[in-house]
Amino acid sequence: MSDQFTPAEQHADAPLRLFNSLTRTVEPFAPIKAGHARVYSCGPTVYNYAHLGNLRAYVFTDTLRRTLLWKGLDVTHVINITDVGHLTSDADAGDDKMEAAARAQAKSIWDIAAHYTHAFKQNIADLNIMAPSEWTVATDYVPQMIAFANKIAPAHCYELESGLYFDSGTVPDYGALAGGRDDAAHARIDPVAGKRNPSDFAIWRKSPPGEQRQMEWDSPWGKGAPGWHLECSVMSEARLGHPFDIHTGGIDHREIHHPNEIAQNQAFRSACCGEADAATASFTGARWWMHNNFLVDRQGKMSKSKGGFTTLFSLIDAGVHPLAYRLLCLGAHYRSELEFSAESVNAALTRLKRLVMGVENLKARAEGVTWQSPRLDYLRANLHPKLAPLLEQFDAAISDDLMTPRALPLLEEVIGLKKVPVDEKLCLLAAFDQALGLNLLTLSRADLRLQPRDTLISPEEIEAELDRRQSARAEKDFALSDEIRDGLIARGVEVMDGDPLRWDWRLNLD
RNA sequence: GGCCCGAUGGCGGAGUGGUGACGCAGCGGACUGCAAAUCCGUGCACGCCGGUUCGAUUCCGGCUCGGGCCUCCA
Repeated sequence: MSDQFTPAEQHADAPLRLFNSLTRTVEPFAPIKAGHARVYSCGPTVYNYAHLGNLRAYVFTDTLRRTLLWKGLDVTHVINITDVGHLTSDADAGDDKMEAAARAQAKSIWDIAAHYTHAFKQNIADLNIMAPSEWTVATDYVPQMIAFANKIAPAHCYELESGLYFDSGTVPDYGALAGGRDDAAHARIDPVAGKRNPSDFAIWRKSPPGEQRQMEWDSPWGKGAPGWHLECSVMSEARLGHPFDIHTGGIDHREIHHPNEIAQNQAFRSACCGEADAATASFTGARWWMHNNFLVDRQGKMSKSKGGFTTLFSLIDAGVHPLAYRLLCLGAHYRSELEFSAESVNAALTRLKRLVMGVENLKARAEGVTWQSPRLDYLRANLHPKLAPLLEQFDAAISDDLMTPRALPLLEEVIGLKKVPVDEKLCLLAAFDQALGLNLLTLSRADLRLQPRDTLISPEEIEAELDRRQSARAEKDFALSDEIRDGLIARGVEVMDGDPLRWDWRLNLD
């Protein structure tokens, strides 16, 4: 569906407004290059599977991308894969997460990276998240990282035994994105000895003496690996150029990772252009910094390092279609925390089933009328008077800092409207779905009937049992027909006589 | 300990200085042999204490509770 998107040449009525973490306000959005938005999203560290909370970030990013497209902009979108440089603990001297995972699973670090990268891309595809214009992989950019570090080192870095460190005092307004630096705060961990400021961070981490790492490179500061923050500065600069339009990430990055990235970007800018510090103060590398809030449960936020998290794979194994999770995400604003529970995801699945059913009924009545690839400008000019206001409301909602929870009810409203041409409804729904990415026009209810992994009966057996039941009912042998139904229920199957689908899996979440 | 955020019906979740979206669940009806599915209809809420105001869920202060960050994290 995504490639069918036909941006309107004539822009939507509502101006696009987006929340900028730099100013902590919602601001009107205008791309630096007219008609073209450049977006960089911090991607996952591939030492483990992504959990549902991680994936919320990419549903958000995808909503942003689809909204930019809706507004008629071309979008270049880069997501990075971090396959080196993350530490397990301790400010700058701990183990690398990738190395640790490789050891734990007795595999090469490159195998670990490939395995979890593949799994992540599968999640992205399952959630109907548009593939980025480009995936950048951190280990492909090590020479560029070294060059970048070389450039900023003379004026901004100092060397310790454990590596090359960035002096956060050398850039103006360090930590402004986070709401100001906080040197008074006492760290809960022992800081690396010799750091000039508590907030200084590693640009290059030297391999410990006498230790051979699976991933290490030669550098002017010895064998080692790049610091995590360096990767994003280098890859965003390399692929999008500084400044680009929007940098996204989880809200946790607002406090450490992104301020450090900004500091590096300022240092690089200063080193390359010879600009005075004053001139770089307002330079951050990106115009907009946007952050999604967490997915939480009763225990608090989901976290890879805490373990025991829920993956999209396990949700699918339980019989929940992945797009139900997408719908769950869209039901809350991206800057609000979202509660995940069996009940909330089940509610989303039921809602999705009813939406798909509603669209299927419309399609059955449309009888081949063209409803694909609507152009917004055409729609605006030709829509039925009852539908036109709904298009405006939808546009206003997503233009208001991606307010998807206010956009969703319009789907049900369009489906339920009386005395409106069916083909026009479908055109409008197709247009809405370009922004929402729920695949409403292509999914069928049967597609949503995912077989839970632990079921002991096959669809063929179920159909056979239902045929037996139908015969019994025809002969008014209700004792037998009820017995058959009870047997199916016991094996996790819901019987639905009055429904063309005939049966569905009973979910047993939790 | 420091910094920050939140508290809306049974659950999730929008929004507003003066009739409190929407979804799920519930309830009633239609349909069904009975159910289920579906359709139609429908009840239910703004943490506590003060203040400002003609009027506060919405603004201000305090309190309580919950959460996040300060270490890796979306």
